[in-house]
Amino acid sequence: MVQEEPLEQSVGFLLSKLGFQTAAGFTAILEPLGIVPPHFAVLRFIGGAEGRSQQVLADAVGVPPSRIVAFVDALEERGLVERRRNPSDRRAHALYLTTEGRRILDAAQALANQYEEEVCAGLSDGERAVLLELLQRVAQSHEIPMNVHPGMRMEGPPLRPGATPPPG
Amino acid sequence: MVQEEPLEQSVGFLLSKLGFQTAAGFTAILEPLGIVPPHFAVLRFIGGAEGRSQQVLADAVGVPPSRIVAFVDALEERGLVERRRNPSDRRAHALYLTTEGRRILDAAQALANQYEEEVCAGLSDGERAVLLELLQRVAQSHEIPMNVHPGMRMEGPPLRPGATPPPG
DNA sequence: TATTGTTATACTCTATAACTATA
DNA sequence: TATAGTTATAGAGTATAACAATA
Repeated sequence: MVQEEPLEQSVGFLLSKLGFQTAAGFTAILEPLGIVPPHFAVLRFIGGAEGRSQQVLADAVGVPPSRIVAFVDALEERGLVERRRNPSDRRAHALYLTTEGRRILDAAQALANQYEEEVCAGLSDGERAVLLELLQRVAQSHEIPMNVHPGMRMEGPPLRPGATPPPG
Repeated sequence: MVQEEPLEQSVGFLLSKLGFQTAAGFTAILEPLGIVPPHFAVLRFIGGAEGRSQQVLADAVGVPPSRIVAFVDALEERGLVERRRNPSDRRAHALYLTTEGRRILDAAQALANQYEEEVCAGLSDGERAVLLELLQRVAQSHEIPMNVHPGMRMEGPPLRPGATPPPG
């Protein structure tokens, strides 16, 4: 007879459930800015170093180039991002933020910081630090690429058996 | 100037990311049984108390009745679940597990327990208990219905401002 | 008239692969 | 011949609402 724990006693279930809710909440909090989380990821990428190509962006966030097109299209139509021709390789588009794009990126980052406080509202500062460290440990123990959200790369490695912890 | 933390320093980002990966990993681990997580939820519900209707199931897991039909169809075709007519209300279907359905439910529960170990493999027993408690606290601080996964009820309350903690 | 279950429909999201223009 | 970007297409998953049988 297999033991049936209540679901709320399971780290895996809680991670999955809270992950969905956190993602949904973050989507909601960004809504007044007229962007969704993948747009935020794209803005962050461009803001981190302007002039890079869509290919590099696609590799960085782990989505197919065909999806990048739609994201950049939307941001360009809203005047947040510019595609400029790269003189040394005219196949590639160099990506830049507009002034408005920088403003929206900053606003989105402020909302993200605010949302982080809301998510952690039930915890003391010490508990919050402990939770952060434990979550980092869980992530690290499964050799997951940093700074990439699997919602942007569903083909990525799931949290699965066979994920050998990095040596050392 | 808004401060830009690395994403891995954010509880919200880590919850969202680990939640996606955990859900994907659990889907993968169930695959040999030929079921997906919502099927597991349905089997658990029926196994918990047989004879209840699809309506009650729909309310319990928080999905529209039209989706329940497809889930129960699939499980019935595989011979894991039976629909029986309820003599006292012939509109309703009373749901039962077959012997094979019970067997698959037990096997799935065993895999779920095993997966829980894998997710927590990088933690000591003490750390694991602390993580569980902190995740429960985060969930509780946002008055989230227990035992329901938002992946089954996307219309449900996201982790958002306005989610007043329960009084007391 | 209301409710259980079912079906039909329409919408969103996505990956794949074909295509173009440059290299 | 290969690569950056784009477009076309087809598939999966979903909610909504119309529907049939029963109450």
